[in-house]
Amino acid sequence: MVEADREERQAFMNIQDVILGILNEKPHSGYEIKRHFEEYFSFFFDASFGTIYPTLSKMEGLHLITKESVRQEGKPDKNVYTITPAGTERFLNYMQTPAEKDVLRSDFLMHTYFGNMADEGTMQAQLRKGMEMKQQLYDDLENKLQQLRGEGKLTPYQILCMELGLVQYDAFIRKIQSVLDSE
Amino acid sequence: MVEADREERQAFMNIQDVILGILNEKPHSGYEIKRHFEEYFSFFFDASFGTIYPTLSKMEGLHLITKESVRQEGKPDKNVYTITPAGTERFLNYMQTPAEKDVLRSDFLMHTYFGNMADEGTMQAQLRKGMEMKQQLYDDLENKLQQLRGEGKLTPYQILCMELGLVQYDAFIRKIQSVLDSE
DNA sequence: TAAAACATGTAAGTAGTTACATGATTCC
DNA sequence: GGAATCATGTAACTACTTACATGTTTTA
Repeated sequence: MVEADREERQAFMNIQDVILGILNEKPHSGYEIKRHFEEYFSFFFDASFGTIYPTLSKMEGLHLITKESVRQEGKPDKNVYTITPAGTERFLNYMQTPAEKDVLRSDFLMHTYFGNMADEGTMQAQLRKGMEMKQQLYDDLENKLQQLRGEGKLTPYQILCMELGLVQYDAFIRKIQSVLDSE
Repeated sequence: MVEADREERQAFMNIQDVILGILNEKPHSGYEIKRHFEEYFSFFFDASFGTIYPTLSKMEGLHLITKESVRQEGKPDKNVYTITPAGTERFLNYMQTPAEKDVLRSDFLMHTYFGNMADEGTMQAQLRKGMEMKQQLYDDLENKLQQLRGEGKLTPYQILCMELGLVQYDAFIRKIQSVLDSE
């Protein structure tokens, strides 16, 4: 066990472990990490620059990653971070830990739950809107999956991840649709 | 528009609106509100006593609810809160607002996403564990639905809410099962 | 007599966002 | 010239949890 592990308490699905996973594939800048979040797993994780940049500084101090300034043509300089052996060790340890319980916060389900206290027209509109939003998420995720898969950029595990998102969206949409149809 | 509305900025799925929804049905104490959270919508919302009690004090100050101390036999006194007309007005306004985007945080999907960086045995175990956990959630939610439905305690909207949870769990479980079977 | 359930509340700390601040370069 | 993209970072704030503090009553 290396030094870094003793200096840190573990929190729920620490953003540090997520960053280590991305850097374990190849070096990235903070900006690129944010784009990776948006591109690949916005449907089950996200973080802002206000979290990412301070976290990267902290992780450098813990010797989990190293920073290198890279000059670019036609773009500002960027700080590219590379994972250290201690970082890889911690990441592989994370992969062995049991996954924490998923956390869902749904304003749509909250509105639905109290549906009997609103008028029927309002609730019909809410249900239709909720379904359309999920349909949009489904379409976006499916397009992304097709595109990235075509480019050979995805591992079987990444494909499974996206497909799990798709089947859940699909089940949700069908259920709402069946309720709307029966009225 | 009443005074209270101007004193407060709206945040994502404010716990205040959730409490107003519960109190709009009938008066509750803070302790009972927490139990309601656990009993009826733990799968898409939760809050601790450390959030509930200060929020109730704040809402009393905003005249959205009123407090009454109630003596009980064989139990400590409790503070029972009742919604005011201003509170009902705000709640009905909430019901009309468009639902915010759902937020999911999944440590299971994060582990899965990086699956190619761990060994196959670890990942098999992670997938099996994730499926079992979802199966447990499915069973618990189904039992709760059957029980409460039998007691005639649920509105059609509350039933829909729980069924939406069930169909999503089911889709997830089937997908993982199909992957585990094909190996 | 100890644990569990009932009941309320506060203090300290964690995790995270939004807004601000700065600045280069490209595209329209 | 203004918006969009690239790029980094900080400060103020919000929301929330955990742990602590206190106490009663019931059940095993």
